[in-house]
Amino acid sequence: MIVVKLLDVIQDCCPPLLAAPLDEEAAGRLAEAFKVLGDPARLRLLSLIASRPGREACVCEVVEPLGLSQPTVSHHLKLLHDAGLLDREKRGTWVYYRVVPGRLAVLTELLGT
Amino acid sequence: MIVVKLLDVIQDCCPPLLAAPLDEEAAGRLAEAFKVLGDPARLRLLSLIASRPGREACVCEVVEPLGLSQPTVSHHLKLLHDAGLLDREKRGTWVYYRVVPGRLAVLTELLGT
DNA sequence: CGGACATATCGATGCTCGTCGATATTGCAC
DNA sequence: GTGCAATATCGACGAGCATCGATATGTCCG
Repeated sequence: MIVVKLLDVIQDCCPPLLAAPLDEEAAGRLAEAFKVLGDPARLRLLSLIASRPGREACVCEVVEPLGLSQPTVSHHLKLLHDAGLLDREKRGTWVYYRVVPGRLAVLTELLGT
Repeated sequence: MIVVKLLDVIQDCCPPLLAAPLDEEAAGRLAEAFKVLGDPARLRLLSLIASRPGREACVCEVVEPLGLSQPTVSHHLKLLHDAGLLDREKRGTWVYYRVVPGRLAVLTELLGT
């Protein structure tokens, strides 16, 4: 099953924000992406995982530092994964999430220099 | 009265997202900024204004293209202005909003390359 | 002054979403 | 198989917010 991530769609469909008026569809997709970043818990998750060896961490390693319940952390990780910002790999009982290199650059380019 | 804009604070306080774990305060501020961008109407406002001569527009020029009520548009413009993304200048009865150059770059740099 | 117009503010409403506890699911170890 | 540990899903609750109509504020013009 191939799942197209939000950031992949954005990469192919959206012009630079300040270059031309966005149509409703492009604006909606872009807004979705920024909404993913618009939560403190998710930003901390990203930066927390990025600072680990291999830019990866299993769920149990980030629950306590975040100070949120395990279901809530799992929820945020899912959103980050669905957006295409985190890779997900199962290793036995553990699930490791890894920062996908260069995915944030998709947004960077749309924001301009 | 000097008002410090959200993006100015972020510029001075926040490390690159993927460089080190964000503390709660920095994460909160950054999330606030992305929340401003996390709405289709505000993204369309930004791109709409940016594509006008002088990168500016008065409120009455953007209400109709957006398809939202005047109070709602005014509300979104206020949020963009409070964040530091739009300048506000009153000319008689009209109020012109202008894209502040380089403000989006504050976020760009925090997202990394 | 008084009316017309542009914009902002207010109050209300409905929806989205972050959060949690409870529970289901999966995989390992004994 | 049975029990335990890690993770995901579910249902519910509450806060936040986008939106609107009504109204206030401010400005120009005659």
